[in-house]
Amino acid sequence: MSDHHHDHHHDTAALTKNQSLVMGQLSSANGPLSAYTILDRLREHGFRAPLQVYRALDKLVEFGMVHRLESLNAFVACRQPGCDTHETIAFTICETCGQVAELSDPELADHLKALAAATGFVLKKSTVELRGLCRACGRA
Amino acid sequence: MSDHHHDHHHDTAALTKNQSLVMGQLSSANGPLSAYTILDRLREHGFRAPLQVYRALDKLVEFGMVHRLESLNAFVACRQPGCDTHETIAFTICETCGQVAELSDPELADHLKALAAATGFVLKKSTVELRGLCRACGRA
DNA sequence: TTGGTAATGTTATATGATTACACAATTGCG
DNA sequence: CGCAATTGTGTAATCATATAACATTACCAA
Ligand SMILES: [Zn+2]
Ligand SMILES: [Zn+2]
Ligand SMILES: [Zn+2]
Ligand SMILES: [Zn+2]
Repeated sequence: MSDHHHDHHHDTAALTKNQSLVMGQLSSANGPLSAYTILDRLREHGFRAPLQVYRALDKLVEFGMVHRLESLNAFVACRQPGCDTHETIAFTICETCGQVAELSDPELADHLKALAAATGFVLKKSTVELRGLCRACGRA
Repeated sequence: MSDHHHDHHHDTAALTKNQSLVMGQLSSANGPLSAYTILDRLREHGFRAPLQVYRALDKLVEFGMVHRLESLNAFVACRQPGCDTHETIAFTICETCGQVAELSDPELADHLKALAAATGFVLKKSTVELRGLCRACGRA
């Protein structure tokens, strides 16, 4: 490997056209988007088929620029600087306004790992999605 | 039948025909099943449409007898006695054999609640799904 | 009996994701 | 450069998951 930074730090310039378009939609959205919503919004840019979106999403997730929310079947742009340095991320998802926030907590990672290890389970990837009310909606 | 007790403790006798059939499939399976897999297995018992499965599943989840695994879009019978007394449950899902185990840990519940509360988030429901290798598969 | 509630049956449709195949662009190397 | 390997793209078809809409039936209680 040469010394240019292709390892796990991807800036937008390195993205392909389709990846940039999908990333643009997610970045400018103020919440998670489904793959088909992204598709609809990119039809005017020439997108015609789901696969164009899913292929871009696969890469963006691989690059750590986008997260998939399992409980919503949707995708959200990463907004946590240095997100890729933390193994475990938790998401809060507001059931009223749809806002998603990322939480990172090394102790949580350790806790989950220990909890799993107690049963002999080797932890590879954690999905932690917390549903409830965000600060703004909770005050109502 | 004169003695009906529909509190929040549901035994199989209280289930309707369709609910019993769906519960039977999940109980006898050794892992999670998708709604459509359940449908296929119940066609010989007269099931014809997805809704028959989904409606039963909704109730069984409501009763706490079945859990939905968000990251698999599948359902699994609860095997943890007294599961309903614990607010937060984590699942381990083996990526090799598909086996699912339930973990309950009051500390984890507290930890998540505190983590969320630190950002003003009111936690209603937690989804914690841990992917990796179970003890048996990890030894390989 | 009569009316309300819960459960069921059926069809169609909405939503989410992948398979299969053809082709173009890019990269890496002799 | 010439060529092959890899990666990205386009398109159609299909599979998989979930719900909407509406009619009917079973059950329980006033
Ligand atoms: Zn992130
Ligand atoms: Zn909110
Ligand atoms: Zn349980
Ligand atoms: Zn296993």
